[in-house]
Amino acid sequence: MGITKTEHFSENQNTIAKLLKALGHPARIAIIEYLLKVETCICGDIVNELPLAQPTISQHLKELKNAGLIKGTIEGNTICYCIDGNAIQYLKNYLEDIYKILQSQKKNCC
Amino acid sequence: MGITKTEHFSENQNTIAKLLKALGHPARIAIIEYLLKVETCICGDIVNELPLAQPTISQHLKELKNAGLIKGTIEGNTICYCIDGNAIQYLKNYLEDIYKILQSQKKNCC
DNA sequence: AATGATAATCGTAATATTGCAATATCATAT
DNA sequence: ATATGATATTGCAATATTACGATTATCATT
Repeated sequence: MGITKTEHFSENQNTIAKLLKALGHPARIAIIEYLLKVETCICGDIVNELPLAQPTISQHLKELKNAGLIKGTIEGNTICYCIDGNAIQYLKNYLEDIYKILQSQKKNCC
Repeated sequence: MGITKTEHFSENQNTIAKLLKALGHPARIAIIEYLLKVETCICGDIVNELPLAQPTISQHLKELKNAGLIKGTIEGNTICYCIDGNAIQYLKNYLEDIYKILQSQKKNCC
Protein backbone atom coordinates (compact mmCIF):
# COMPACT_ATOMS: atom_id res chain seq x y z
CA MET A 1 0.00 0.00 0.00
CA GLY A 2 2.94 2.23 -0.43
CA ILE A 3 3.41 2.83 3.27
CA THR A 4 6.29 1.37 5.20
CA LYS A 5 5.23 -0.58 8.28
CA THR A 6 7.70 1.04 10.63
CA GLU A 7 5.77 -0.01 13.71
CA HIS A 8 6.65 -3.64 13.15
CA PHE A 9 10.38 -3.08 13.35
CA SER A 10 12.71 -2.14 16.15
CA GLU A 11 13.58 1.47 16.84
CA ASN A 12 17.16 0.74 15.91
CA GLN A 13 16.20 -0.80 12.62
CA ASN A 14 14.05 2.17 11.77
CA THR A 15 16.77 4.64 12.72
CA ILE A 16 19.38 2.91 10.59
CA ALA A 17 17.00 2.55 7.67
CA LYS A 18 16.06 6.21 7.84
CA LEU A 19 19.68 7.34 7.73
CA LEU A 20 20.57 4.97 4.92
CA LYS A 21 17.51 5.91 2.94
CA ALA A 22 18.41 9.58 3.20
CA LEU A 23 21.83 8.78 1.75
CA GLY A 24 20.36 6.54 -0.91
CA HIS A 25 20.27 9.08 -3.70
CA PRO A 26 23.22 10.15 -5.85
CA ALA A 27 22.39 13.84 -5.50
CA ARG A 28 22.49 13.54 -1.73
CA ILE A 29 25.75 11.60 -1.87
CA ALA A 30 27.10 14.37 -4.07
CA ILE A 31 25.94 16.98 -1.57
CA ILE A 32 27.65 15.16 1.29
CA GLU A 33 30.84 14.81 -0.72
CA TYR A 34 30.75 18.48 -1.61
CA LEU A 35 30.24 19.52 2.00
CA LEU A 36 33.18 17.32 2.87
CA LYS A 37 35.33 18.90 0.19
CA VAL A 38 34.69 22.56 0.88
CA GLU A 39 35.30 22.01 4.57
CA THR A 40 34.13 25.50 5.39
CA CYS A 41 30.44 25.56 5.88
CA ILE A 42 29.38 28.46 3.71
CA CYS A 43 27.61 26.36 1.19
CA GLY A 44 25.37 28.51 -0.91
CA ASP A 45 27.06 27.33 -4.06
CA ILE A 46 25.89 23.75 -3.99
CA VAL A 47 23.42 24.79 -6.65
CA ASN A 48 26.28 25.75 -8.98
CA GLU A 49 28.03 22.47 -8.36
CA LEU A 50 25.20 20.09 -9.02
CA PRO A 51 23.19 19.60 -12.21
CA LEU A 52 19.88 20.16 -10.49
CA ALA A 53 17.57 23.14 -10.05
CA GLN A 54 17.62 25.16 -6.85
CA PRO A 55 14.29 23.91 -5.48
CA THR A 56 15.38 20.32 -6.03
CA ILE A 57 18.58 20.83 -4.11
CA SER A 58 16.75 22.64 -1.37
CA GLN A 59 14.49 19.63 -1.07
CA HIS A 60 17.41 17.20 -0.91
CA LEU A 61 19.04 19.35 1.77
CA LYS A 62 15.83 19.24 3.72
CA GLU A 63 15.77 15.48 3.60
CA LEU A 64 19.35 15.20 4.74
CA LYS A 65 18.52 17.58 7.55
CA ASN A 66 15.37 15.71 8.56
CA ALA A 67 17.35 12.51 8.75
CA GLY A 68 19.92 14.24 10.95
CA LEU A 69 22.80 13.88 8.53
CA ILE A 70 23.47 17.57 8.15
CA LYS A 71 22.97 20.63 10.29
CA GLY A 72 22.14 24.06 8.96
CA THR A 73 22.42 27.38 10.70
CA ILE A 74 21.42 30.76 9.35
CA GLU A 75 24.40 32.99 8.74
CA GLY A 76 23.33 36.41 7.52
CA ASN A 77 21.63 35.83 4.22
CA THR A 78 23.26 32.53 3.48
CA ILE A 79 22.86 29.23 5.27
CA CYS A 80 25.72 27.32 6.76
CA TYR A 81 25.33 23.62 6.14
CA CYS A 82 27.61 20.98 7.45
CA ILE A 83 27.74 17.25 8.03
CA ASP A 84 26.69 15.88 11.39
CA GLY A 85 29.59 13.67 12.38
CA ASN A 86 27.49 11.74 14.87
CA ALA A 87 25.16 10.40 12.21
CA ILE A 88 28.08 9.34 10.04
CA GLN A 89 29.74 7.68 13.00
CA TYR A 90 26.55 5.85 13.84
CA LEU A 91 26.32 4.41 10.35
CA LYS A 92 30.02 3.65 10.23
CA ASN A 93 29.80 1.73 13.50
CA TYR A 94 26.78 -0.17 12.33
CA LEU A 95 28.49 -1.32 9.15
CA GLU A 96 31.67 -2.13 11.00
CA ASP A 97 29.69 -4.30 13.39
CA ILE A 98 28.03 -6.18 10.55
CA TYR A 99 31.34 -6.59 8.80
CA LYS A 100 33.00 -7.90 11.94
CA ILE A 101 30.31 -10.48 12.50
CA LEU A 102 30.57 -11.58 8.88
CA GLN A 103 34.32 -11.98 9.23
CA SER A 104 33.94 -14.09 12.34
CA GLN A 105 31.69 -16.57 10.55
CA LYS A 106 33.22 -19.43 8.67
CA LYS A 107 31.87 -19.40 5.17
CA ASN A 108 30.25 -22.69 4.36
CA CYS A 109 28.23 -21.73 1.31
CA CYS A 110 27.51 -19.13 -1.37
CA MET B 1 9.35 13.95 -12.76
CA GLY B 2 9.97 11.21 -10.27
CA ILE B 3 13.04 9.91 -12.05
CA THR B 4 16.51 10.12 -10.58
CA LYS B 5 19.03 11.76 -12.89
CA THR B 6 21.70 9.14 -12.46
CA GLU B 7 23.51 10.16 -15.61
CA HIS B 8 24.58 13.43 -14.03
CA PHE B 9 26.48 11.81 -11.22
CA SER B 10 29.66 9.80 -11.04
CA GLU B 11 29.61 6.04 -11.28
CA ASN B 12 30.89 5.82 -7.75
CA GLN B 13 28.18 8.08 -6.42
CA ASN B 14 25.53 6.02 -8.15
CA THR B 15 26.96 2.76 -6.86
CA ILE B 16 27.07 3.97 -3.29
CA ALA B 17 23.59 5.46 -3.52
CA LYS B 18 22.17 2.25 -4.94
CA LEU B 19 23.59 0.14 -2.12
CA LEU B 20 22.46 2.57 0.55
CA LYS B 21 19.03 2.87 -0.96
CA ALA B 22 18.62 -0.90 -0.95
CA LEU B 23 19.41 -0.90 2.76
CA GLY B 24 17.16 2.07 3.42
CA HIS B 25 14.11 0.14 4.52
CA PRO B 26 13.54 -1.39 7.94
CA ALA B 27 12.34 -4.68 6.49
CA ARG B 28 15.52 -5.04 4.50
CA ILE B 29 17.64 -4.13 7.52
CA ALA B 30 15.72 -6.79 9.44
CA ILE B 31 16.42 -9.32 6.69
CA ILE B 32 20.14 -8.53 6.74
CA GLU B 33 20.22 -8.81 10.52
CA TYR B 34 18.40 -12.11 10.37
CA LEU B 35 20.78 -13.50 7.76
CA LEU B 36 23.60 -12.40 10.01
CA LYS B 37 22.07 -14.11 13.01
CA VAL B 38 21.29 -17.49 11.53
CA GLU B 39 24.82 -17.76 10.14
CA THR B 40 23.97 -20.87 8.19
CA CYS B 41 22.61 -19.99 4.83
CA ILE B 42 19.47 -22.07 4.73
CA CYS B 43 17.14 -19.19 5.18
CA GLY B 44 13.77 -20.10 3.88
CA ASP B 45 12.05 -19.04 7.08
CA ILE B 46 12.50 -15.32 6.79
CA VAL B 47 8.77 -15.15 6.17
CA ASN B 48 8.07 -16.58 9.61
CA GLU B 49 10.40 -14.12 11.25
CA LEU B 50 9.10 -10.90 9.75
CA PRO B 51 5.63 -9.36 10.03
CA LEU B 52 5.14 -9.14 6.30
CA ALA B 53 3.45 -11.32 3.72
CA GLN B 54 5.47 -13.74 1.65
CA PRO B 55 5.27 -11.79 -1.63
CA THR B 56 6.42 -8.65 0.12
CA ILE B 57 9.46 -10.37 1.55
CA SER B 58 10.21 -12.00 -1.77
CA GLN B 59 10.23 -8.53 -3.28
CA HIS B 60 12.55 -7.13 -0.64
CA LEU B 61 14.89 -10.06 -1.16
CA LYS B 62 14.89 -9.35 -4.86
CA GLU B 63 15.88 -5.76 -4.25
CA LEU B 64 18.70 -6.73 -1.93
CA LYS B 65 19.86 -9.19 -4.54
CA ASN B 66 19.66 -6.67 -7.39
CA ALA B 67 21.74 -4.25 -5.38
CA GLY B 68 24.31 -6.97 -4.81
CA LEU B 69 23.92 -7.07 -1.04
CA ILE B 70 22.86 -10.69 -0.85
CA LYS B 71 23.42 -13.77 -2.94
CA GLY B 72 20.91 -16.54 -3.41
CA THR B 73 21.53 -19.98 -4.73
CA ILE B 74 18.95 -22.61 -5.49
CA GLU B 75 19.18 -25.57 -3.16
CA GLY B 76 16.62 -28.15 -4.08
CA ASN B 77 13.30 -26.46 -3.59
CA THR B 78 14.50 -23.93 -1.10
CA ILE B 79 16.78 -21.00 -1.73
CA CYS B 80 19.95 -20.36 0.17
CA TYR B 81 20.42 -16.67 0.86
CA CYS B 82 23.43 -15.02 2.37
CA ILE B 83 25.04 -11.62 2.71
CA ASP B 84 27.63 -10.56 0.19
CA GLY B 85 30.54 -9.45 2.33
CA ASN B 86 32.05 -7.42 -0.48
CA ALA B 87 29.13 -5.05 -0.68
CA ILE B 88 29.15 -4.54 3.09
CA GLN B 89 32.87 -3.94 3.03
CA TYR B 90 32.48 -1.41 0.25
CA LEU B 91 29.94 0.57 2.25
CA LYS B 92 31.94 0.23 5.45
CA ASN B 93 35.05 1.59 3.74
CA TYR B 94 33.12 4.46 2.23
CA LEU B 95 31.74 5.54 5.58
CA GLU B 96 35.08 5.09 7.27
CA ASP B 97 36.66 7.34 4.66
CA ILE B 98 34.06 10.04 5.20
CA TYR B 99 34.43 9.74 8.93
CA LYS B 100 38.22 9.99 8.72
CA ILE B 101 38.05 13.13 6.62
CA LEU B 102 35.55 14.65 9.03
CA GLN B 103 37.85 13.87 11.95
CA SER B 104 40.79 15.51 10.23
CA GLN B 105 38.89 18.77 9.80
CA LYS B 106 38.96 21.32 12.56
CA LYS B 107 35.41 22.26 13.41
CA ASN B 108 34.85 25.95 13.00
CA CYS B 109 31.09 26.13 12.90
CA CYS B 110 27.75 24.35 13.49
C1' DA C 1 11.50 52.04 1.59
C1' DA C 2 13.38 49.78 -2.85
C1' DT C 3 16.61 46.41 -4.65
C1' DG C 4 19.08 42.29 -5.01
C1' DA C 5 20.67 37.91 -3.48
C1' DT C 6 19.70 33.65 -1.38
C1' DA C 7 17.10 29.92 -0.07
C1' DA C 8 12.51 27.84 1.26
C1' DT C 9 7.83 26.60 -0.06
C1' DC C 10 3.88 25.57 -3.11
C1' DG C 11 1.84 23.18 -6.73
C1' DT C 12 2.01 19.74 -9.95
C1' DA C 13 3.44 16.05 -13.24
C1' DA C 14 5.94 11.87 -13.83
C1' DT C 15 7.58 7.93 -11.86
C1' DA C 16 8.86 4.69 -8.02
C1' DT C 17 7.91 2.12 -3.90
C1' DT C 18 5.31 -0.63 -0.66
C1' DG C 19 2.27 -4.23 0.37
C1' DC C 20 -0.66 -8.02 -0.54
C1' DA C 21 -4.07 -11.39 -2.83
C1' DA C 22 -4.03 -14.38 -6.43
C1' DT C 23 -1.54 -17.16 -9.22
C1' DA C 24 2.41 -19.49 -11.25
C1' DT C 25 6.52 -22.33 -10.96
C1' DC C 26 9.07 -26.08 -9.69
C1' DA C 27 11.41 -29.67 -6.82
C1' DT C 28 10.28 -33.34 -4.11
C1' DA C 29 7.41 -36.67 -1.62
C1' DT C 30 3.57 -39.71 -2.01
C1' DA D 1 0.91 -38.90 -12.05
C1' DT D 2 -0.45 -36.05 -8.34
C1' DA D 3 -0.14 -33.54 -4.14
C1' DT D 4 2.66 -30.65 -1.26
C1' DG D 5 5.65 -27.14 0.11
C1' DA D 6 8.63 -23.25 -0.99
C1' DT D 7 9.49 -19.28 -3.54
C1' DA D 8 8.63 -16.10 -7.57
C1' DT D 9 5.64 -13.36 -10.43
C1' DT D 10 1.60 -10.64 -11.65
C1' DG D 11 -1.63 -7.12 -10.99
C1' DC D 12 -3.28 -3.55 -8.49
C1' DA D 13 -4.23 0.12 -4.95
C1' DA D 14 -2.23 3.38 -1.85
C1' DT D 15 1.37 6.27 -1.02
C1' DA D 16 6.09 8.30 -1.61
C1' DT D 17 9.71 10.32 -4.27
C1' DT D 18 11.83 13.17 -7.72
C1' DA D 19 12.11 17.25 -10.25
C1' DC D 20 11.14 21.89 -11.45
C1' DG D 21 8.58 26.43 -12.51
C1' DA D 22 6.48 29.92 -10.01
C1' DT D 23 6.24 32.16 -6.01
C1' DT D 24 7.38 33.66 -1.51
C1' DA D 25 10.18 34.75 2.59
C1' DT D 26 14.27 36.64 4.54
C1' DC D 27 17.74 39.67 5.08
C1' DA D 28 21.79 42.80 3.61
C1' DT D 29 22.67 46.62 1.09
C1' DT D 30 21.59 50.36 -1.21
